[in-house]
Amino acid sequence: MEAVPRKTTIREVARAAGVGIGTISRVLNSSSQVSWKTRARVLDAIRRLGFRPNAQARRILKKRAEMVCFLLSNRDFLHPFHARILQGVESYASGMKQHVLFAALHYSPRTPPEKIDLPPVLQEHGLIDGVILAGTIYPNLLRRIEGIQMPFVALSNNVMGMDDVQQFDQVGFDDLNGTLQATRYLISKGHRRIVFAGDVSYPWLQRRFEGYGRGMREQKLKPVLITARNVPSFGDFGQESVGRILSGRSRPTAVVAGNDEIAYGLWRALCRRGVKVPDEISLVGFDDREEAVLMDPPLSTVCVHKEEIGETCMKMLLERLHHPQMAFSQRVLPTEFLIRGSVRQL
Amino acid sequence: MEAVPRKTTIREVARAAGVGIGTISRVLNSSSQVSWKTRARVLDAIRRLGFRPNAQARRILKKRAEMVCFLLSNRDFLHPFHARILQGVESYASGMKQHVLFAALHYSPRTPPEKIDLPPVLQEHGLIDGVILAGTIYPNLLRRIEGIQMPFVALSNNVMGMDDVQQFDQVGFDDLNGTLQATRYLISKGHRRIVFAGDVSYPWLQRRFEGYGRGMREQKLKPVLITARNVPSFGDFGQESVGRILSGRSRPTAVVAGNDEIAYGLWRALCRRGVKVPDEISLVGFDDREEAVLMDPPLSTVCVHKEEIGETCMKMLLERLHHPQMAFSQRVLPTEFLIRGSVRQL
DNA sequence: CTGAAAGCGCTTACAG
DNA sequence: CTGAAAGCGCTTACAG
Repeated sequence: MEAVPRKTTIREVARAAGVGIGTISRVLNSSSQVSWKTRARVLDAIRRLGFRPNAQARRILKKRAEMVCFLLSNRDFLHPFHARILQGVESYASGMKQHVLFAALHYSPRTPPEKIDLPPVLQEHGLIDGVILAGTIYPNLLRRIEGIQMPFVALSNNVMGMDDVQQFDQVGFDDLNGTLQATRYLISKGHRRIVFAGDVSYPWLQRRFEGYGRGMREQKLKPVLITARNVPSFGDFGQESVGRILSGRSRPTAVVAGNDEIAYGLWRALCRRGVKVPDEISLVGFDDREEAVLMDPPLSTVCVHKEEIGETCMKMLLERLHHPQMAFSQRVLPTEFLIRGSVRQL
Repeated sequence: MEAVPRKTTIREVARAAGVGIGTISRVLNSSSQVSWKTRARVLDAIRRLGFRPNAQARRILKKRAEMVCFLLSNRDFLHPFHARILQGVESYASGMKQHVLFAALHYSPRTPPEKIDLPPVLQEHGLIDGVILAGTIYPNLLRRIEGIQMPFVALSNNVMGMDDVQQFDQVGFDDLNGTLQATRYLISKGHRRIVFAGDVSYPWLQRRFEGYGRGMREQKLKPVLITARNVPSFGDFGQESVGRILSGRSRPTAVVAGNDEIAYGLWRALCRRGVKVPDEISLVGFDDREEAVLMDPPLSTVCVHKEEIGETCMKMLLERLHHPQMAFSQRVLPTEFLIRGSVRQL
């Protein structure tokens, strides 16, 4: 660990070891065979000089950056959901000797594709091999990324406005089956009057509503949607909709919330009104945010394996890079309903 | 947005525009003056061919990667705390045309420095210009990073086992003043019997305890520490210590928790025993995690400006890169006590 | 097995 | 203002 001038170059190592620069490169890449003796001399010189090869130079020849970009779009914060996906991406990437660059982007769905001001890393080329699109994805961003010929994988659950065939690689999780499981569970616990709370203008909440609806219809029960638009946050949505939930002729015994935030909003508003969870009303959420276990009682919710999603994105992107002509693939990862304390047996 | 073979090179653009490659480079870097006419021809050729310069090649000449690494050490998850710091780093970086690479590392404090297996990005050189150390930082990691001559800035709040002079750049926040403010607030609300709950074998909890102690002594009050070691999680710590808090001869009227997690643990355990917050006991936390506002009543806590910490880290690292000989600096960002509903006026 | 040379895609003095 | 050349730090055929 001696002090080492960082600019040590392969040429200096070659001189110190008394060999040609090609030989240094060969032992570095352990590609072709180098004699035992020479290799030892070279290794020794490398250690003595504290030589670390310049990655840029290698990459320019390899035509591979060995780096991908995790692009988070239209998010004010790196929320735990995406943070853990990023972590899954990094985890798989590092195993494959790939690097992960984190970048953020804010854009409007109405900007023409070619006008979207991508982060510099996507404007140059050679820096990254591909990109993982996270956050909210509108068609214009997709067009833009295709326009620069950049291989990509999209996190499909937040793709907006593309109901038809989707000609790109994507990884998602099973919204519909998540609420289906949750609804079946509620029914198995004796619940009949169950409502769904969520703003279904979001495609993912729409899918969750459909899963709930399917569960209800299986048992000849009537789905009821509590929705609203233009509410500032999901938490407020929960607080605002509680009135309508409680005011019906026959009050529901359970609520399927479109996500955990809505569930929290509901839960707090219920507390305020002195309505006890789960004694008087049962509640389930979706996402399994960290807070879910902090609630009292802990929230029963649908679990999404975030790390696995990240890993799958990275894996799929790598496959795409190695087989550019391969057919596009869509993977939907399973979701899992977690039974905790917020549902009561009737 | 025509389909463009990504391998378009500066030489092809030069040919298309009928100029030398040096001229292309000049308009790209808008460095020296190029005639109006030539510049237009070149720009046109660039657009027609969809040319995007190869970043690696430029960097190799500039001797600057324009990229830094955010290295998260010894963390199983990218928690919201570090996620928001990362976001602050990225935000400042992108404004300065720098890129941010995310990497994770797991190491033991007992591994000799030279044996620490750094992520590849730190083993090669040229890929990044510097590193921001986040997560838990032991002296051996510091030695290792110094050993490879890599400029760095450390998030100082999680630095372990270095009480003396610290010869490196660091950014932190004011643990001590945070609990000092919180304690003064409690006292101003009429509280006298206030205890501190936290495992002070962590340096940061020790500092928070000191801030609390100072606040108590200012008013000739006696600091009381509720501590324990080897508890699996901070949440469990809260649950376990509630018994000792309630069992004393004179029950305290308020608790300063070492962090929000401990506060949640306490709060839930108090709920279980039917002790109401804040009616029967007041509670304050530290960190201002997202959940703090979800509690009922919302938790009064010490706020740490995470984005600002990230921005400051990035800024300081950039200064270091531009002035390698500059004296090391330590910056401590202020913390702020947030008054919410978990404290009662006595 | 190994050296010398050509070349990756750029930037930057050096001449005009 | 601009072209031709040298060079950044590597890798990889090409010869021996």
